[in-house]
Formats: sequence, structure tokens, C-alpha cells
Amino acid sequence: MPELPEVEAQRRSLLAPLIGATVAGVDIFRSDICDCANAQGSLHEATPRDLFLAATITRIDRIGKQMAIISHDDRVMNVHLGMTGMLIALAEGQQHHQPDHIHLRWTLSRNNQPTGTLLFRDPRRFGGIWTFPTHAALRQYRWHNLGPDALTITADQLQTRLQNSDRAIKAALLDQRIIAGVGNIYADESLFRAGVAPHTRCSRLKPAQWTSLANAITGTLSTAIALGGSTLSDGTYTDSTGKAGGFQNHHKVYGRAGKLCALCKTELRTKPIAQRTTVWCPTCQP
DNA sequence: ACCCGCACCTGTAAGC
DNA sequence: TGCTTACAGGTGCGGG
Repeated sequence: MPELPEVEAQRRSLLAPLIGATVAGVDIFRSDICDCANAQGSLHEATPRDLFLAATITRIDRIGKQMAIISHDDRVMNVHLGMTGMLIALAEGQQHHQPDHIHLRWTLSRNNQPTGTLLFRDPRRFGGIWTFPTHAALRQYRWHNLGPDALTITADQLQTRLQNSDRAIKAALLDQRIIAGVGNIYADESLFRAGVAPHTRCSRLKPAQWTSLANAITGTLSTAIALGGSTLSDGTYTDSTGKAGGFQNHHKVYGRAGKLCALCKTELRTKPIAQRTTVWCPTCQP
């Protein structure tokens, strides 16, 4: 489900309910979706304290598709949504309409008055929560392999990392060590916008194409964020308050295999690249 | 050191 | 109506 724009939409929608709130209670329904590390990086069974009991939330960070909720005492919860993960913020007394697959529940308060709850729901359980006692430990043990954030990627960064690689450009864009935040939807949409065929070997890209690609990635992601991300026809993705995104109405290639290109009316082609369904326009992306 | 292919889960939709 | 199959926004690992 969520790529960078959807994670960013979740992050922004969580600021109002979470910043300044204190965690009054933690209910752990499935501890196996949590990896809890100490300052040296070794793991132990999840405790309420790992999961922010008595923490006051001061910040929510994001790099790529990774989110980090940060406490006043530097404890960190790194949330990764996988394919179907969601954080759901509920006002006091409000119920969620999908009670299944809820793995964690936090009860929140301000000035000792209850203000609502936060749920982590993830049917497929590809997502999870990684906790650390400090922000430094998160960066050292979990975020050290992430490439630069896709929202601010530059042509130089892409070219330096990939110009000697023979992989298909699409496979490289999906690699979070190269660039953090692009997934299957935004890889295809960005390649279309850049006019680059997804199977092009990285080493064959010309300098001008690295520039188009960097501009296409940042432009596509910015537009998608402004529209609240992509909510596909199954309707599973929303922000933390239940609001759907709007960028699905602007997809030019993703989900449009066999249909006509919006620009040139050529039939869009599809084939798997890096084990992911890939769609492109053979005319606009030669 | 790289890159591919598959495994990990559940839900939904399409096909027979 | 069912049963079976394919596919879905993402990673992480083993093996070549």
C-alpha cells in the first residue's frame, strides 16, 4: 500500500492528535509485529515501556517509507506500514469500523484527560514497529542502509549511485538503499513523466535523463502528497483520520495496462520487472 | 559484491 | 454457488 506520499499523508494527519499527547496505556495484541532493541541493538520481548508508556510525543519524522514517532525522553518507535499497515487515530469514544487485525492500541491523554486512541492495523503483517531507547540507535541499527529521501533526490545523487550499474532503472528505483520512498506506483509514474523506459539499463542513461528523472520523481511525489497520496480501488489506504487520497485519479500508467496512453494514445505495455507489474508507454518512453 | 527469485501473510476478484 | 488461482502499495533472505 503505502509509498512515500501515503506515509507522509499519514505522518501529517498524525501531528494534531499525537504531538504533545501522553501515552496513558499500551495494549499489545500481537507482540510478534514488534522488534524492540536496547542501546546495543539486541532484541527483547516487547514491553509497554518500549511502546511508549508514559511518553509524551514531541516529533514525528519520516525518511522514505519509514516513520519515527519520538518521545520527550528520546525513545523512538519506527513504524513501517508494509503493504497493508495503517495507523488510525480515533477521538475519545470513537470506534473503528474494522475491528480485525488490530495489533497494537495506545490510549492518549492531555493534562490527565483522555483524548483518544491510536491503533496499528495490518492485515498482511508485512509491516511492523521497531523500537529503540534513543534516536541515535534507530539511525545506527535500522536506518543506516537507507538512501537519500526521494522527495529531495537530485540528478547528481541518482547518477553517482547508478551510472555504473547494469540493472534496469525501475529495479534500482525500488531499491531503498539507492533512494528511499519510491515503490511500484511512483516508480512507474515517475518513469513515464521522465520519458524513460523502465527496462533501460542504468549505465545507458544520458546526463539529461538523470535530470529529467530526478525532476520527475520529486514532481510526482510532491503532487501526490498535495493530493493525500493514492487510494486504490480496494479503498484500503486512507490517512490516519480515514480520509482517502486523490492521486489515483492522476495515474498515467499504473493500473492502466492495455489502455491508451493519455498523451499519445499508444496502447500501454506491461511486463514484470524486478518481480513487480510494470506498465509503460512504448512511444513516450522509448 | 551484486542481482534475482522466492518467501512472508491475508483479502479480493476473476475464472472455471 | 463454490472451489481454485492470480494478484496486490513491501521487504529480507538465500543462493547463484
